[in-house]
Amino acid sequence: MITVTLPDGTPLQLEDGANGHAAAAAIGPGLAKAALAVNVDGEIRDLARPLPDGADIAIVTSKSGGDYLYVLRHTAAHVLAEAVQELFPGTRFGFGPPIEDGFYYDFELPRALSEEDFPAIEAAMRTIAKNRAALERSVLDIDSAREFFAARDQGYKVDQVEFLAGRGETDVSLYQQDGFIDLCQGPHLHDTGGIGAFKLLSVAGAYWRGESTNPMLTRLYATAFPTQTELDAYLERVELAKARDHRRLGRDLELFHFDDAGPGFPFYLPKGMIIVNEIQGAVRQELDRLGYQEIRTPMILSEDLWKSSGHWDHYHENMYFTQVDEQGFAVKPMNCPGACLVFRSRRRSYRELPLRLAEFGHVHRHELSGVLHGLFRVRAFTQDDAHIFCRLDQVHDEVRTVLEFIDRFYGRFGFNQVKTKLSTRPAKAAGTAEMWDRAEAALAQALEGRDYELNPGDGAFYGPKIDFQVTDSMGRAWQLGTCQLDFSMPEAFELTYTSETDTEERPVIIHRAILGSIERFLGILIEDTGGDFPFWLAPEQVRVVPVADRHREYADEVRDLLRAEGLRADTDSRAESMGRRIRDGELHKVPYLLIVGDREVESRTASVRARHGDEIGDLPLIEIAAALLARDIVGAVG
RNA sequence: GCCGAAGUAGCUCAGCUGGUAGAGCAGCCGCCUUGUAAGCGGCAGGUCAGGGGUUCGAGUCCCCUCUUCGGCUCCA
Repeated sequence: MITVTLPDGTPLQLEDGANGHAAAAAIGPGLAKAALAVNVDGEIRDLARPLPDGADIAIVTSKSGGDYLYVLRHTAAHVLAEAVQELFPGTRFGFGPPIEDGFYYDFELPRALSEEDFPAIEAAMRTIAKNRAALERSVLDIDSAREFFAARDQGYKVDQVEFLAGRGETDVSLYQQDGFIDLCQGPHLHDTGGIGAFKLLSVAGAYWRGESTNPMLTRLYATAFPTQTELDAYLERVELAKARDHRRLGRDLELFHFDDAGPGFPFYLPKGMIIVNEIQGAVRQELDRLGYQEIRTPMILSEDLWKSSGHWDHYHENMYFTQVDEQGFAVKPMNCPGACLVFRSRRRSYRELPLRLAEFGHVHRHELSGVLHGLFRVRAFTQDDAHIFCRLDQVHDEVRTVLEFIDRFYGRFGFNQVKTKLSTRPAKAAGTAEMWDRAEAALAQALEGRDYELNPGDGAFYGPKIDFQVTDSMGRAWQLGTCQLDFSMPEAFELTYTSETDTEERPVIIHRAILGSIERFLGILIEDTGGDFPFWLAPEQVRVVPVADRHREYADEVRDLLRAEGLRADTDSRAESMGRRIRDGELHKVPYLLIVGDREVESRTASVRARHGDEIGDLPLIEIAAALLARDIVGAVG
């Protein structure tokens, strides 16, 4: 007998080898009929698969929300594949899984597809759905499956059968509807009629198994929902997200610029620079509090340096090179070697440790042209970097302090959900196994008492790392900070300090960044806020709008008063209607507009309007600056 | 880098099967003097991404390059 646990916590006893069908039947005949799949410890499986002893299970039906969507989209992917098979005979099939917001299917097609082909494919899918073809599951042993797909010239399926065989599978399942039969684990709907409302979204290239050495397949992205209403709501959400696209807002709000003269190299415009300076100012405040010292190291350094640091071997394809006086130089892709040279610039005593050297380091990395993406993926960016030189026994406290830094700092930008990941030794690693063991153990120890995920093999080439992720207002996760331990570079640069007993000892380095890249952080911030920056970051915090020309002088006086209080204020005295100037203020997302006319001049006040038309009312001039700052502190600024 | 798509005024986009570019917004100049999201009129603005080709003639067709967009891969 095996025991599984149902969602309400009740245990269910079943025969050994019992599957989802049996579990559903044991609960009730109604459920047995409605059952589509079973969620086993978070994984959605076919009902025909035996359940493992001790699992948490939930029977998936059309009422199961996300799990149901998964099954529906998986089936929709098969319908898409069938449609493509009909329209393009000779197509070879890759993978076609459900994903976050929909599903895709990879094909090797006789000709290139474009969006112009979508209507025909969608029409074919609709016909298939209307026919309500049943999806029938069958099982083949590995050898028969290999033969089966080889006979149909489905090389990618053969490849996958081989892969499964290599994993020790003896049988594989297939699903068939109409004339389309696919190697597939399932689960699926009963028939193609249930796939609801669907839409093809885009066509893209994708390497087979994601390996750039493999052939490039054509990937069709699509989505499906039970009803048209839900599909429409999704499409609307996508449109809304587009309006928040930082590339668009960056241009509209005049924050930054990209030019053909420098692909991937951002230009900061005056308003963007204000935000960057505010962000860096906030970081500097914390640096001071935590005993960091700020440095700046050169942009271009000798090739020899990069050879000894290991970057030449491990990072070459991402670096830029140049000649100076017939000597080879490289543009820095990281700041660590520079920081090491600062450490080495004179003898160091144990009394100086931990030596915390911070740098807003502007680094250049040669990224593949196809990956550039606004501020999210650029070829030059500024890291809020720091290198902490310390003794091994100081690592624990230093890492704890970094954790604390991160916890308090992200909140200032409204990111309150922080996920932590520990990444260990990658395949391509510098240094000895013993170094790695010690480094990994030290980080794991510092993380004690904190929730974190393990990310094996994802460390930097010089050491393991802790990464920090936040979730934005649209539910998207972003990697920001990182904290990496390095025994390798101190060795490479032969860094030493003089100990209490007058011996020369080797320090370890903690590399850490809180925001990661200022560029990318700004991009995230733009999309998170939709351009409605918190008051302290807004490039223009207050705009004074005089009702008529005769109020201009007073408006200037109000502006000057606010500036004297340290606020970024302007007046808009253009010969435009007031409605127009208020609208412009809104479009530029100025947090506060102060309207001043006869009444305000008379009473020495201003009528305060917050973004999005929120009326605050009349405030006396002398109170405005304090009032606005106070609102910001309680987070009232939308 | 690879696959696919696109590139027309600062922005958003028209420009049919080749016959020498057009709108709205923004900008500039006037008028209006205004009470919480677009007042009115005028003017100016493009080597149609760049280069080559086909043609009597190319924004439109072909080739190459660049850039951008959507992905793959990679990462801050």
